[in-house]
Amino acid sequence: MDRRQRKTREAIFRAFIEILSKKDFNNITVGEIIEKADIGRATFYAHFETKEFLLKELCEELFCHVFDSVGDVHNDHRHIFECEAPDSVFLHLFQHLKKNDNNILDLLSGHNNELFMRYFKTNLQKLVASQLNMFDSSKSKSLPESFRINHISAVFVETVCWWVNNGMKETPETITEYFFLSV
Amino acid sequence: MDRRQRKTREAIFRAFIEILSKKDFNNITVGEIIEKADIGRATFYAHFETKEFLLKELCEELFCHVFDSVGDVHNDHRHIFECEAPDSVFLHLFQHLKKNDNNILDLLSGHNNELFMRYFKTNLQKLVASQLNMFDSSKSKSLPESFRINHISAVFVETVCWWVNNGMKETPETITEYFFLSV
DNA sequence: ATATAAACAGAACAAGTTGTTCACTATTGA
DNA sequence: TCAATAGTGAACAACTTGTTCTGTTTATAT
Repeated sequence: MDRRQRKTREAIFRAFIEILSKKDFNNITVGEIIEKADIGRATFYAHFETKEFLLKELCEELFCHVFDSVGDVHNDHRHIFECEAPDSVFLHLFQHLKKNDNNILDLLSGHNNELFMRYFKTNLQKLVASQLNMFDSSKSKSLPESFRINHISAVFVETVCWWVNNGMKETPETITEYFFLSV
Repeated sequence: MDRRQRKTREAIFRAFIEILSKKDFNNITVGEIIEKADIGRATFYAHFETKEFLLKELCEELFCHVFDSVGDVHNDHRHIFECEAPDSVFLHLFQHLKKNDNNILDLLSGHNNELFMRYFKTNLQKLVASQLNMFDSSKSKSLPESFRINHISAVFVETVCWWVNNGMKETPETITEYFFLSV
């Protein structure tokens, strides 16, 4: 990719993230973004069709990153995915979040957390579906599969929400324990 | 309240609900609402400061109604609130939803369900806090109280979501069972 | 029944936003 | 070096918002 394109794209993302951490998505204008990114109006629209597409691409960059890192683990040691395995996929996700690459935490807390958590949950469903056996219990046997997949994904996202909004005081290991106790 | 005011207010709500069931909230314009409600522009703004306030008042009407009905039960037979009690507050809520007063189901499914579910969850937290003893178990003892309140509220809302989005085939009793098995 | 106050109609308005276009300039990379 | 590509900045039409105005209709208290 052309260096100019890359720089412009990054400037837009940087500006967008900064504004998102302070302001509701729906009240953000393209004017604000291009001013903070210091680019021309036409340039913005050459990169992104609308504000909404910008958000979508941001989400994809963020969560592809998170889920790709899970993919690696998945391929490396497939055999350790058993219930309560200390280095489970889910612990891995919590650890990854704590590292706060891409300032993802600024986005997961603050005004727009629901926006990102919804996106997060959608991506999570596939992962949970593939790991469903991890959560088998006598209780869960009588519940429909689609119910359980939705339930587990939702509880994970809510656990992340609670963790982030309470200052992330707990270790990833403790939060993983909370998650498995809840699910 | 003046009959004219009441009729106008109802016309606005009716139009708003109808549009909400077909379209994302953020893409709805005041112009559409007043056209469908068949009222003047100035009249709309005499009733509601903005579109967002209209949404807020709609939510309040809907959920006050739901939670008030719980309040009645709460006052009538406070003693039956024990785990798995067949006529628990939560069964009551599921039953109330199934009745579909105010066409609440049109809103809880469709494009804008997250909007309403979020509002629902917020209102639910107080109720859950007061009913927390219902959910005590050996597992839950080690979890922080604020975590548990958030968790239980979230699971309830997600259960409603799943139920509504899957055509509400299950009886309120079955869904209550799902809920208590999950939480 | 009628006077008075309140609500509504509807048009016009300024201010702000969106997404596009165009002529021009700057940068890239072969 | 030079052609291709990317960015600039201003101007634009179309739309949306929230306000203000004048004139009309409706409710209600006496």
